[in-house]
Amino acid sequence: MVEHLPPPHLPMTATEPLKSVPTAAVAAAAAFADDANSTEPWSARVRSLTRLGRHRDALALLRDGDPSPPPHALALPATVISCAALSLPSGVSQIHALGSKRGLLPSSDAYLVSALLSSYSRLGLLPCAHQLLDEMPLASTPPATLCTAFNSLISGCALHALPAACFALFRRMRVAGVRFDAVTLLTLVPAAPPSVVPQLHALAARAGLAAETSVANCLISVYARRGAALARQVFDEMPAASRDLVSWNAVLSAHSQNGLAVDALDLYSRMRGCDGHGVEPDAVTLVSVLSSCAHLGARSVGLGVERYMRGKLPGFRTNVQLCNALINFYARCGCLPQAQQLFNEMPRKSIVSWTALITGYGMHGHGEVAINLFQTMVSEGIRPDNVAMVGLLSACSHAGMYDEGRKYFSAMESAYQLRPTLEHYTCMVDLLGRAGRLKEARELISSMPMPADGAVWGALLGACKIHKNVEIGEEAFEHVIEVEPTNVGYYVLMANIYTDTGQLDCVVRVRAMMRERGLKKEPGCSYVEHKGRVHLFMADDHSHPQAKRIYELVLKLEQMVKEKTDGTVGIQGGRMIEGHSEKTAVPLIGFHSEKLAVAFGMLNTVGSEIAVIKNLRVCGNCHSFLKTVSAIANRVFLVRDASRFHRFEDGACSCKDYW
DNA sequence: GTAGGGTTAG
Repeated sequence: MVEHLPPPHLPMTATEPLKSVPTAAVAAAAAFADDANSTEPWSARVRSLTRLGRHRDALALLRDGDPSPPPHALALPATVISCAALSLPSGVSQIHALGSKRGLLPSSDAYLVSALLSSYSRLGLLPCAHQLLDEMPLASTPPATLCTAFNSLISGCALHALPAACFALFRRMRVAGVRFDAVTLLTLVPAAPPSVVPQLHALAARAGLAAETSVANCLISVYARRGAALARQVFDEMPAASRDLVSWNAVLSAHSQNGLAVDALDLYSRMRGCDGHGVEPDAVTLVSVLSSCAHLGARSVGLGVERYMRGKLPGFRTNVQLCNALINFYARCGCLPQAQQLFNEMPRKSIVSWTALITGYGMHGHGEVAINLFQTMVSEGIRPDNVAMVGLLSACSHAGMYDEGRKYFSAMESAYQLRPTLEHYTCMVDLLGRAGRLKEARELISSMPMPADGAVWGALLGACKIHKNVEIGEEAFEHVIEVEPTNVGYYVLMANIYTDTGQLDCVVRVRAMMRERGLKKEPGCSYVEHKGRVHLFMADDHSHPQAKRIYELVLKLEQMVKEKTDGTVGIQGGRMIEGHSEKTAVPLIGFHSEKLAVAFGMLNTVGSEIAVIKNLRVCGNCHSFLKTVSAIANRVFLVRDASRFHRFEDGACSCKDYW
């Protein structure tokens, strides 16, 4: 009678009983459900147990309790849900039969119909669900019941990733003249192919449903899969007062997920201000915010989030995702000890926790620590995934651990059944290339089962820059500009290779290519946080209020560095801007932004470490400069560039000049 | 009392 589909691997309510139930309500329900002497109807107690995810208790109460017979119809929907949660299809069909016998089906009890439809769907028994829906008399069933029934089944089809079935049901609904509601859209919109979403949006608007908070929230999150613009538009068009916590979380994640970290932090500060209308951030908000802070290196905002967590969310250590986001933030903002401490304090960790920490140590050049962590993780029975392997391989690469990198790369398939992706190949090309094994890196690219992308060729090109290899560099360059013709960084790299090898005619040629293609060098910028404010510096930037003093200090330091290194570290800048006479004030050019940022830090702080975030890679001159200045001035500079952290102290850098 | 909206790691 019952046709079984393979059971779906869905999170049943049994494993996530409290997902959508507010804590206070749970406590009240728990007390109520456990009170055997309660005067409340037993059917209400069944419902409470189901809601709490105590499905066995719910069924036991039904079976062993002393319900004044016959079983009350009010308990049946909850019972069906508990049967489904316990994967008991026979229980579901028994109640189905009971409901039919009592005349509650096919359409008089909307709640039972809905519970049966969704339970059948969850259990993969879609034919049973369809049959029940087909039996409902269109003419004599209340419209609201029909709507709910369709919604239940559409949601079931969505759970099984059957978008065609969802839309077939929706069409049927419309043909039959059954009105749809917000819930219909909430199940349909996430299941829709991207091109259909705007049509559903228009339909929602015509039906007057687009203004509902839940529908708008849903549209925001679905639009967010394809960039932040449309998501932002929906959010902006909502009346400010109807934006709830979910609206803010959805629009925040739309921006943080699409790399618009600055906009995400902007939204967060609006949310905390009057625009928030009293909406308080929750763990979900903070995960997005911390992710954006990590991305930007926005230390003070992130530390503000940390304070908020410690003050208002005392149980945050048991929230694995939130802790992972905080670990990632600490690690990417140069606070490794804090990352390690939080990791130690977490009662339960996920592979993400391990990966965030492994990647963090890798970025700081602590390859050995990263490898030890990885080994501990494996010994604790956690199987590495692709992301963990990227973290490990890049840690090997930053630390120059050639043998280890090779070993783990080959272990991917043999020990962990992971097929290397483009990112793993990029790490390996980087590792081999930096180690000077350019031919081996080139051969690895030839052996790849998929075509190399810009990142892979770019890694080879970057290695050729380090080792001044024109021949392989030119080959990598040809490939890389074929795949990514507008990525300026690669042209700059090639031009720098020619500069380093004295082929100035070729430099001119590459510059001409850039001009013809309308490509401009991405401006380098660095920033330092001081007293809660961000101080941003571009190369040759004179806009900072302290610019005069900053430039004077840089120039003085350049002289000192030149003397201390016997002229091996030359002065980078110090030329006058053309057209300026000596008499006008300090319009010096030729200084990279990190020098300005560090000088600002030295002028405004005493003794403490100066943390600088930079968008591009640190150049060789600045690297030597910062090493020497750290010794001269007895200060520590922590610089995060596009690929890793450099910690300059006592005249040396943590990257051991390997970057 | 039924169907349903937001989250992390390279």
